[in-house]
Amino acid sequence: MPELAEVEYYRKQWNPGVGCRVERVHLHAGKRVFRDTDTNLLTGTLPGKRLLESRAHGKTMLFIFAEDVYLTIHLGMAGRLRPSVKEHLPEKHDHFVLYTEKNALVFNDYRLFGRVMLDVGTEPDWWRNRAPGVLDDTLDRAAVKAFLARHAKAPVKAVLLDQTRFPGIGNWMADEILWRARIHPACPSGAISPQKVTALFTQIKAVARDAMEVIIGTDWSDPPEHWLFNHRWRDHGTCPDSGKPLKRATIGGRTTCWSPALQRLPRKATGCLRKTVTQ
DNA sequence: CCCCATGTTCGACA
DNA sequence: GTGTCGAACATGGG
Repeated sequence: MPELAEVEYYRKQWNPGVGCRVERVHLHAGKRVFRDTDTNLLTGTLPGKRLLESRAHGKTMLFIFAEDVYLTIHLGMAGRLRPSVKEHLPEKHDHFVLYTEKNALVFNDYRLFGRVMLDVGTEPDWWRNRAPGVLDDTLDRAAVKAFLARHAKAPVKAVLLDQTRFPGIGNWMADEILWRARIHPACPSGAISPQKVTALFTQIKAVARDAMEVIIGTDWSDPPEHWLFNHRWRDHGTCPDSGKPLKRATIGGRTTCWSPALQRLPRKATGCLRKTVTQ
């Protein structure tokens, strides 16, 4: 599930542990989520450390502990964080659990595409070198325009998924953005008109902001019915704006949904559509 | 059995 | 260097 706003939601799930000291660590050593990590470092370092705060950047979270201990968690495709009671009994896919003096902080990931990493002494490189977030003012129209120009031949859908420039944007957000901006997902980035670049920029910000409000505003709620989100996986889905049929195809390596009635390919840019999965 | 999945990475290739 | 594509990772649901 996790894209920008969902990651933020999950990050906050561990807030009950902020200020608490870790007493012990439960983990499933050898699981893929630890592929870049020495699990002995986790079990050896974290006990006794107090969780001070957490941050998120794009789809990656940083949990900051006392004495310069930094825990990085990426949720991959199916990862989740949740708080639990101090007596929490780990379930099958609870691959990483921090037991604090007050509660348990659980990382669950049945598909194991997630990642848990630890840095001691210095902040992790990914955090120190992070690009502007999609909601940062420094990611302005000019930055978006320049990035599109640099990837002029690539379909705009693929470019939006580039985490180095648009951290946190995932498959559904990219489709939502392009649908709102009325841009065909297969359109080469360099073939987008200046007006559409402006629309794209505006909708990147708007979708990110709206997602933050809707998804983490209260607890968790799916976006409202007038978003593309709710229609994209329904068979014979209907565009909530035009009432016309939605289309699905693989673009940029991912299943993509769009409204052909509203999102058209510039006539210059034909031949940019590959395999049509569903009408 | 088949296909699919809100992610990332890597190798092969044009 | 740019870009595309398919496969791989591991698991579960339809």
